[in-house]
Amino acid sequence: MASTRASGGDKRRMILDAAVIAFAKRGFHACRVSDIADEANVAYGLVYHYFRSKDEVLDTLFLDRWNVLLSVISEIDSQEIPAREKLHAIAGFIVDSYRHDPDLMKVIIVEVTRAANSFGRTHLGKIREAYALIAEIVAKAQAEGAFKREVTPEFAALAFYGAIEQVLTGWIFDMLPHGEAEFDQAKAFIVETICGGLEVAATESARAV
Amino acid sequence: MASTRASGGDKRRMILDAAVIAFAKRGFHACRVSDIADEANVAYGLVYHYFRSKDEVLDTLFLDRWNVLLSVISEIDSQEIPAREKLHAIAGFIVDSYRHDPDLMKVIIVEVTRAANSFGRTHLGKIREAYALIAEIVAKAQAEGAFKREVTPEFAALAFYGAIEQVLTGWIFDMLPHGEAEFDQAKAFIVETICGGLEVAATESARAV
DNA sequence: CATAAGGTTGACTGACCAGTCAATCCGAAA
DNA sequence: TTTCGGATTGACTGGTCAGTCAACCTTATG
Repeated sequence: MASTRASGGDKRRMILDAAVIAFAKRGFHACRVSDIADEANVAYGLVYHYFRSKDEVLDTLFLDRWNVLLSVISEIDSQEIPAREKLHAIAGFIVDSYRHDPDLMKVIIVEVTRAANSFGRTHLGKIREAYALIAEIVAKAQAEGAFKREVTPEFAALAFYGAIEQVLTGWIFDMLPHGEAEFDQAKAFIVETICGGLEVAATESARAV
Repeated sequence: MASTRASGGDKRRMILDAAVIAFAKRGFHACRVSDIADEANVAYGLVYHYFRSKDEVLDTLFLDRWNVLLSVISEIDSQEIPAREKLHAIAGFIVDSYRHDPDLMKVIIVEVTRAANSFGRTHLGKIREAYALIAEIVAKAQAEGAFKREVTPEFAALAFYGAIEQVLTGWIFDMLPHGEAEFDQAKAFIVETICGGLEVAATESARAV
């Protein structure tokens, strides 16, 4: 009954899309609700018809996307492939998410994931779930003997995710060159750094048990 | 002439120390200038006697500490030690900074370094300097043959610094256990992950040139 | 002791903006 | 056509806070 009305759910979507642009442009705090409404070509009050508050708009943007990420990671983990390829697939998904919608990823990273103090606090649990899934991949690889045991899985997950986020942040703030070539290169670099390490394979690596 | 007056420059220091506590507790945006004044046991207006604005207080906290970091990195780089030890020393300095004054590091990371959108934008240049110094260490190690050439120095620097910051963030938001043991362990983990990699030293690593 | 200069005080102002709400619009069903 | 209910509008309110400023205090020096 609602979907037949052309403008029904459409406006909600328009507001979300406009919020992505507005938040990306000015940042969540500096962005006024009227900026969102203007960007969506919609009256101020309509934002409050679809969302309880400005916060809820950001909540929605984050949760919709993060839930996709979580299910993608689970799906990747269930495949019968080496751990390195699993990590490559995860890095690939995140990098492609940025390639496909840089503004949305900018908002999620800058305003939620990296803003655990102000806003992301609410979502710490969700964010943790991602770390936990990645840690599990590492733990399994260690059990199979593919990964070393010197670093705990929880820690490895942090380092892996941290490296990805830092690269995206580099793109977001123009500290790193953009471009199709860089995107695929980044996936390979992240995995190579975390899995293979920076050092040349040295013979004295045998000194470790 | 100013330092003989016991309360002269003291108050400025008291305000900065109070700001660290206030910013750490409530976050920069949620923290009112009156919170800083209360925490410092000082009148509201005095904050504006020593600082032009609320922003300048945070600026000062960040720049004072970041400049120390930059000179420490330069100093470490000038030593004649292997790249892995240089990176260990850098990670060690940052971890020890957190151990010594967790609130200050929380403010710097959460409100500046990881808030490149709202506040850190002003300091992007300074932040970049740190990346550049680390990248140089990696580049030298590659030239000497100690590090592989598969990953660019700029990228390696990003991954290294990103891993450190992610670990501190884990501590800041209680996603990771604290404690003296964890601090030293973290230094080793970071360096081991980035330099040595997660994978066991495999024989087929010879397939790379 | 008088005076000047800078340190210190906190009430006040002006701007800003999230969220409310009463009025209006519009499509569908009777 | 009428009526109903959800969609849409945007002026308005209430509260919050950064920053100002005129008055007051403290110390040093002649």
